[in-house]
Amino acid sequence: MHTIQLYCDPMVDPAERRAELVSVLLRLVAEHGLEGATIRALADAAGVSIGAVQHHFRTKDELLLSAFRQTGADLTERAERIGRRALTARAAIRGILLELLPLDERREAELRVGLAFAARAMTVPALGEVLASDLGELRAGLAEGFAAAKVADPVAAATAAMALADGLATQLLFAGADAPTADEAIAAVDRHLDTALVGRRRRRA
Amino acid sequence: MHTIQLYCDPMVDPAERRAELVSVLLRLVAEHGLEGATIRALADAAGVSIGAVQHHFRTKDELLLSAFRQTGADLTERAERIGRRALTARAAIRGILLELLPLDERREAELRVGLAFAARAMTVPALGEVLASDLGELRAGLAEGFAAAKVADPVAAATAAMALADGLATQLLFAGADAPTADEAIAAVDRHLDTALVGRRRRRA
DNA sequence: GCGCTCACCATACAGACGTATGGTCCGGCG
DNA sequence: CGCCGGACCATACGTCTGTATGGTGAGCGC
Repeated sequence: MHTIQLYCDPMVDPAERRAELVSVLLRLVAEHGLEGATIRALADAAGVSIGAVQHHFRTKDELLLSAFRQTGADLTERAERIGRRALTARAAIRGILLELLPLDERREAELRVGLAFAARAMTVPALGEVLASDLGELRAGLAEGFAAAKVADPVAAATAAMALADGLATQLLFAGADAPTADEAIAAVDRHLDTALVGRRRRRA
Repeated sequence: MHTIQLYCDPMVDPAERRAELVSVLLRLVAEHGLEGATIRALADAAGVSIGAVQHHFRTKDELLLSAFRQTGADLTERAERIGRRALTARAAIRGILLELLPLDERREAELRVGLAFAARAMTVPALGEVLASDLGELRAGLAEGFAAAKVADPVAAATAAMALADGLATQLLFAGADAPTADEAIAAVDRHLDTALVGRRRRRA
């Protein structure tokens, strides 16, 4: 199992190497869960040796933390771009919410990775903090949209909207008996936005 | 580490023993995740030997499957009881939805177990099927309530409602920055029911 | 009393895991 | 030219995992 090594390949700087390893790792997690994301499997899939992985990430915890941060950063960045490019507040919110649904392979993979990390985050405080802050950023992004749409309580609206999308995502991921189709999930999001984005009427407590 | 054994204890029949082991296992999963749920840890926590666990569950997969089925059955049973006892359709739906939120220690533990199993269910088809059918039963129970409330599309309403509760649960579980409090989550559920349970107006496609 | 079975035990085993160690090869600096 | 550090390698180590194996004592039918 000797690996051909391109010594001091000038094309690859350390940060890029780390990013590549993280990206391969995330693919492994998406396919086989965190159980399948061993250092050996990562080395194999990336075509490098165990030592190479160790060289770039001192411990596995550091590796996992980097990978998890990466997913959060990716999602946040995409949400911001969607928010910036959208023509209306509703389109921005809708775009961000649909990003949470497994509507194509990429989004499904990200969802699987997210779920795997969420499970781990329950027992690893460091990951829990990252997840909490990721959720916070997502909520903030959505709240911005709801605020632009002049909704009375933008944060509450964002909380509810992302909760709905998140829950729909798990139902799509584990489709069974009369589980919703992708179109029905999108319709559910649209229906929610219909009621959430009209001038919110005041109700009695 | 010799364990005192009560030979042929007449109080304990095999099924009861299995149930007890499953219950101890679920506590382990809730506390330490599936990574902490090893056969040795289970044997220790239950005060029996490794062999005893093996005697009641041939493999670990069988053990995990039993445990997972147990959680699903528990939730379904509770949902049904809540549905039966509720005075109004709205109360039934609300009660089931609140059962999905981590409002006390028991419900938080069940949620942690559910999340851990969901992550595993992504890579283990047998668990995935159980999860899918559990989600289906939950949806059916809720749909019954929505049907009783004369909602136009009970299944869609159930899908959306459980999605919302599920998403709120994860936000409560990983509370961060401006995450919702338990009260706010309940308020979000109530708000959702307010709009979901009024005579649904027809919208254009 | 004698097997039989059931429930349970202690221990052993092979494999996989994360990590540590020592080496090799390269570009670049003095 | 010598050497130094970075990138990478092969391998070894100890631990932990699920599982297999053989044994032991209690109750019970005969």
